[in-house]
Amino acid sequence: MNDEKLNQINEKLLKPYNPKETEGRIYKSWEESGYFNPDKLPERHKEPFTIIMPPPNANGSLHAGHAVFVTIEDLMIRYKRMRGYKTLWLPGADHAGFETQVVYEKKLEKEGRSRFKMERQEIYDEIMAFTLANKKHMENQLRELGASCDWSREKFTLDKDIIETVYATFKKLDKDDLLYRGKRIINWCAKHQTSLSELETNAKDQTDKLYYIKYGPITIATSRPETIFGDTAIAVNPHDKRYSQYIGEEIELGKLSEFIGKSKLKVIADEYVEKDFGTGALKVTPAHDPNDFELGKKHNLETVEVIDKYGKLNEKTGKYAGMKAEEARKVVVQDLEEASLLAKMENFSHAVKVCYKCEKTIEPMIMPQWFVRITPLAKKAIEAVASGEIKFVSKNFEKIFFHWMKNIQDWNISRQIAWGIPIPAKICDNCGEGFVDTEDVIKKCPKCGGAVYKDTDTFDTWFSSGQWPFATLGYPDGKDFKEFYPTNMMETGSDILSFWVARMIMFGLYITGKPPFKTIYLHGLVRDAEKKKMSKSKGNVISPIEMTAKYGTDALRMALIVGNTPGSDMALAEDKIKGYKHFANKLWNITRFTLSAASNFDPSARIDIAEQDKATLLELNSKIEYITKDIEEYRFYMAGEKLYHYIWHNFADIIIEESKKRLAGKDSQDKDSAIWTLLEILKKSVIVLHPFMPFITEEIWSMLPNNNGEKMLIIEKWPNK
RNA sequence: GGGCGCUUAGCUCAGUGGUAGAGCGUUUCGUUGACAUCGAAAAGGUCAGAAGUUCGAUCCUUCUAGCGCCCACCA
Repeated sequence: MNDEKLNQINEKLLKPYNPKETEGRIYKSWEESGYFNPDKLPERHKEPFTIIMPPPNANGSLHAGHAVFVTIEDLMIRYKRMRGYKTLWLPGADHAGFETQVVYEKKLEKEGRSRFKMERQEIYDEIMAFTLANKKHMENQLRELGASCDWSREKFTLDKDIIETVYATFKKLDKDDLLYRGKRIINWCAKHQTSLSELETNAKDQTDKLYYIKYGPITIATSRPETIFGDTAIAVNPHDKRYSQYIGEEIELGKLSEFIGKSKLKVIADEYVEKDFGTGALKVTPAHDPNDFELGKKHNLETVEVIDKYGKLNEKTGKYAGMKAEEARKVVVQDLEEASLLAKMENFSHAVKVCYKCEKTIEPMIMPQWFVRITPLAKKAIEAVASGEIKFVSKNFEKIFFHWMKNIQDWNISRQIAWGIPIPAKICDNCGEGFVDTEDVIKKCPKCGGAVYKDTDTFDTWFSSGQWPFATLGYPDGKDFKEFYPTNMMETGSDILSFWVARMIMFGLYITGKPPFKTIYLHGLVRDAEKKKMSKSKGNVISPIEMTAKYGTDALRMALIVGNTPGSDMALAEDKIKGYKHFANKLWNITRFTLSAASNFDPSARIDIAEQDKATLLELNSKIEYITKDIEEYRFYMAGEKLYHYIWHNFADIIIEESKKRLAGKDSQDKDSAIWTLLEILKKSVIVLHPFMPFITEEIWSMLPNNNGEKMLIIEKWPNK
């Protein structure tokens, strides 16, 4: 090392560790080295190790959850890279269909605009510009967090080749009879004007009124009197003696006829009806209730739609037409009461489906939509997990996964929003049939010859992101697909197990015949110090980018690793991050001490190692062995804590303290041995700590006299022991 | 309603069939040379409750209580 460089190092070490000055420079040097790209790694890196990054939504800043996945995945990638694997961490960005559209609609609202007054293309273009700007922003934030991913392979969910893959899958599903366009009852959000999958609705407990209404001789109980105009039957339990005389008959409705617009209703019997609830009799409104819809199908009932897509009563309801459902309910009840048709009213609590975004009540509606028959795909996914082909790091997620997969229902994949991948299909104007048309060749309805128009719906975002692992790698012919698929690890939040992970498994197996990944690591939610959910409205959000600026990325990363066990939620307090900033500084001072002790020391000289030092190194090696085992077995929280403890309380508190006497002593052989040992421990500590705290370790590495010819730490070999 | 978990030091959490661990916090002491973003020391737990298996249970089994999450079509 020349004098100039030594002087630089000394000057740098005299000040406390400065992450701000260091991190950008180090990240740039990594990018320039090319080592993020598996193809540019040195010769020894042969066996692939692949993680496909869960693409963050390109609609805002990164939050603490993103920081967790970056930290854990980067840790695994850096560890495997040092172990000599040909590591690929493929980054991406998600257009996030409905999610982004909702974010953008809020922005429009603030500006006093509305998407319903805009042309389709206009809103699409605006959201595209918004998303691309955010995407760039998001990529820079990933860099700030130290993500050692291969930017040259980055993918966006709206890239042309991704869309082609998605279309090919759509076509294959159609060909295999796993796709249908069905007029089924779907979850409709009147605010967002789109249908939603089962997963995109939440159940909300609430107390409502249960109304008892006289349908001629039978009194029924209902929570939705405003839909009586759509009633096409009354249902009772077949074993209910109270009503057995009416089963199969049409009963006279008396005064109620004026409301319903018909004088009689058929009474059907079905086991679904609970004898003990309400009066044991219910009105059947197949067009506006999922259960009634099923009953209607089973008993061949007519469906009468009385609520439109804005949630208002339609022309079939006479004087109530144009009223919102909730408003109409009050008026109808009042009118029923005046007509002495309301037997009684009582409170009852039940679960209501609401939109997971706006929490408005879901309006069940009958609409033609594209559905995937998912059960056959689910079956294969269950087998892959049951056989151990795909493993969960936390076994309990396996149980949750099975439970969900065994109860899975057909999947509505069409959304009535502009932002997303357009569904490549034609719809007949005349008969309403839909036809998959990825090549855009259908000009007339193949069924009735009627005119067709292009489907205006877009795909559920999870339909496309469910194909992410093989789509990003260039299925079916891409070089990367052949080399890196199946990938090794899927690491993501446990909250999207069913949204995303399950779908990737199903599609991966269906399209490629192989599971998309071998191991699944799910992390929990990051909560605040009181274990409360972070939310902007509560003001308890910890922004990773702010933390990085304040305490350094390495400190943030350590705080996110230690105490974070796979699958359970973690608490994150700012003080914890601060604590690891202190740790970074401690390591910095250890370096200062060691290097100043070694300033006139030639590490390549032959040295007789003292027995005491041999024992110390043996202990270090054994520690590293345990830490390596922890990492291999995904106990990162444990490995991080052990490293912290070793470096601070063994290396600094004991080894360095005890070395002081020897360094001041006159036995030069013993002194050399002590210095050599300090350097050796520092070197190994920095290597093993690198996946956790990449920036400071790379920086220290560059200053070590024993750094193996100044190669970068990022590709340094992991110690064997 | 069904499923999956959790309950260990003030807080956040590890952990093991053989008389309990970490980090943070608290208290006391310590500052002339790596570091006050520091060092030394200390206090603090009948491991939710009950029963069972065992020579022995915080750990295995059952029950009870509280909490959390996921799923779900009693209107």
